[in-house]
Amino acid sequence: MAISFTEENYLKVIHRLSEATSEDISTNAVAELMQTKAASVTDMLRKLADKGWVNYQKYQGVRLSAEGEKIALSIVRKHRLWEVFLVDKMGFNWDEVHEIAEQLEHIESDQLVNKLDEYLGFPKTDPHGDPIPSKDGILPELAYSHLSDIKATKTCKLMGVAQDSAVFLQLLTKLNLNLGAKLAIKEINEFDRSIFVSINDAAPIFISHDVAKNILVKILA
Amino acid sequence: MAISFTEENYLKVIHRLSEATSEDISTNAVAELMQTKAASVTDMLRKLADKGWVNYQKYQGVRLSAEGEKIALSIVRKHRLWEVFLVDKMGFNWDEVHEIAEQLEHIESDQLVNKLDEYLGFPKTDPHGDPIPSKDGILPELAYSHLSDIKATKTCKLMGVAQDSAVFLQLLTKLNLNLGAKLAIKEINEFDRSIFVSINDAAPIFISHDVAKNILVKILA
DNA sequence: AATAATTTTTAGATTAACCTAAAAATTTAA
DNA sequence: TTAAATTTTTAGGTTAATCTAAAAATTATT
Repeated sequence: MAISFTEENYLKVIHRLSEATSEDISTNAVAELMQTKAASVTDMLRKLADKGWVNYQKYQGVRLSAEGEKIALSIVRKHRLWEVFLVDKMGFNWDEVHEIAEQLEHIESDQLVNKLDEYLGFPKTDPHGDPIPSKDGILPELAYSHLSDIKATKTCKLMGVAQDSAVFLQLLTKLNLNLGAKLAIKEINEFDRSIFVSINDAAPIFISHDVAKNILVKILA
Repeated sequence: MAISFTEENYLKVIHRLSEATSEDISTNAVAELMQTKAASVTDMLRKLADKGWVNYQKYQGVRLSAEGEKIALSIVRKHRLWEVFLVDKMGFNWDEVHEIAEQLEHIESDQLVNKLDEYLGFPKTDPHGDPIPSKDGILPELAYSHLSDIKATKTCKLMGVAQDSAVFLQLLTKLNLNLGAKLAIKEINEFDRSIFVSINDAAPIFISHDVAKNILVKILA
């Protein structure tokens, strides 16, 4: 069945919200991410339900159907593969690719996506450490921890970020916090939950709790 | 000023029609290429004129303004660069890329286009032999001849095609008529204007006038 | 449990891009 | 040069996606 860019974006947003919870997704939550009004969302949810892509009962929230999930994953796959292309082949920085990938994710051609995947060497993750769904719609669970949840004196490795905004990524770059960076937590301040941390064995610096919340790590020791 | 995909497609179509003539372009001609009705075209032409991208007087036809020309050329540039990408990097055949490039040409990012250009080695033409407009909107005139206009016993080289349809390009491929192929015209039949021609020194075969009309060649001898 | 606050939906409009049918202008041809 | 044919425009509607304002349902609070 034909699908519009807008419908694709709604499915993508519902998918993203569903990753964080097992509850049904509220109209308002969708409205916020779609940068639109709740009334518009209600209209669209009824339409998506008619098409069989979501399960929706009014006032009860929404969740993706199996088919909706499949569509959402194919968009995520395209988005992340294009991000790899933009960074690895076009030479963009990781903070520059999100907006462009938002456009490229709507290009319709299974053949192209799979050739691109091959051309890029079947990458497992995008430039922000997010896993790339496979051709048949399987998205590997990564299960990394948020830096803000790690106890003091632990050492860990930066595996991904929980936010793609340019300002956030630029800050990380400035702090030398790239994918793969080694983080040795020296101390956590009770007052503001800021973290005193050594990056790649350099002299320790302070990182705010807000930043730490959005950094995903694997614990090394 | 913001521009929609539809508006971009109208400008592209008007540009294409303008290449073939110095006259103003008729509403019907635009309607045919846009696969829509004349009434819809009238609406859109008024809108494009309001935005300053075309000069349009009702009943007098339309032509691109300087600014409209600039936009159209940037779309053509993107379309052709993406076609090169699809053939050279993704391994598509020349008859498979038009539809995908129709989508990719609307991706908005000057930075991406210029990086892509560089990545592809600043190609001069697309996989069909069409010239690629430069960053500053200069489209080199190629001035090749139509095979149908060449006299018998001349030899020439296939430099491009005047049509991108998959069926046409697949036929050429089947006949071994690729970019750069050598064509030795043995005879032209008065009856149906079909051409008896040797391709790359192989045994001569017949080519219909309809096919010959859409083949662009450079005369060698 | 009743009321207040919040969330969600409905009702009624708006805009972009399209449509059909009819009217008006232009072009062609007798 | 007038009538016929064609082209183009206007008038009035449709659909997708949005909006605001008001009504209805749900959730939270006393």
